[in-house]
Amino acid sequence: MAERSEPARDPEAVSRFVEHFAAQLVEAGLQRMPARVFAALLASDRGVLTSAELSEALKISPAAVSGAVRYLAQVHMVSREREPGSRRERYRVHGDQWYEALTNRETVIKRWEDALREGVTSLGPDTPAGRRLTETLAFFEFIDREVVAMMERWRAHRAERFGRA
Amino acid sequence: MAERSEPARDPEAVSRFVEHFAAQLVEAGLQRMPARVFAALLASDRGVLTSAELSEALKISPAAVSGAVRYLAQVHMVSREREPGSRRERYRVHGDQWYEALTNRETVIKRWEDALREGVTSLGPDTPAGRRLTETLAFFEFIDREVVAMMERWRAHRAERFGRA
DNA sequence: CCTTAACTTCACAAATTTCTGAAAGAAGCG
DNA sequence: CGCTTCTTTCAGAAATTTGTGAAGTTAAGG
Repeated sequence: MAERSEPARDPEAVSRFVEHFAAQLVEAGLQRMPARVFAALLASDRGVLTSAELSEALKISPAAVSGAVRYLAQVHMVSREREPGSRRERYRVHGDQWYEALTNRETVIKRWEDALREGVTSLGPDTPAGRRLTETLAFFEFIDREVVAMMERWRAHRAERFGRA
Repeated sequence: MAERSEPARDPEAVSRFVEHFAAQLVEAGLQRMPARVFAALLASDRGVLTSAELSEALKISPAAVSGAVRYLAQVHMVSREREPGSRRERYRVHGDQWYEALTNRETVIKRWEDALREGVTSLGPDTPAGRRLTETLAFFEFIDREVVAMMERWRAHRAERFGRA
């Protein structure tokens, strides 16, 4: 038998990590299945798993995998790719996963900003409440700008430490 | 009748804003009642409302107010104060609300980091999965540091624009 | 084209969450 | 101290969410 270059994986240790990390994500507001699927991908060797592998590893139905993956793709936390010459779909976490996720969170903040602007207008900019909303809006606008710069710094930091673009 | 210095509030406009903004917060993962209570406080003149006022404005039972406020206080999005010489409790959003909320989110990230460190150890730092987890961990550690600096910049920015410490 | 493997959609059963009314618990005020 | 007012806790009804099996859809491979 050919020698494997990487240590063997302990499925139980993997599962323990997956469930533990997923639980933290759930606590932060992510739904259960998306959280588990995402954690499983994160803990996989290549960062890629097929639907069948996820179904097997997490003991959930293909339908559940489908739903979880649809959600994760929508918020750009995984990408889906078709294995060439096969009906198998593969789901991948990429290196930019968190960048993407944060960028997506930004669009959430945009909607908050819209709601706040509407509030300022309808309550009146010169009312006490209007002023509070204005300040809140200013905070989010500030964050928007800062996060862009921050992510650029992260890319530089990562390139230096992990040596890729 | 003495003249009021502030424009009168249109309860319907307030309610529209409250429900709309709360809906955005819910979509971002907050529970419904905490979201509505928070939005109501944000849209109030003084940033302070009593339990009874919240109950009345949102058409929910005192029990629901109690539960929502307990949660919001726990994550530092409102503070509770006792009106001196009364059994009435007052709930307040302060200017530091978002700072506090973000700081709190940081403690969530700390738990993610713990889970990741555990994963790196149990999967092995030299496995492909271990390396991916290590990079993810590095990202969060980076964010931790950056957010602290960012919030300092916000305080300066706010002081300049809104003129308070 | 037809077959078949793989994913998705849909309706529903189960589990969970949410909110309420009622009872219990604090705390001011007489 | 006990009365009264407000808040919290608790058990349960109602609504929502979640995950499944089964049928439906898509596309590869003969």
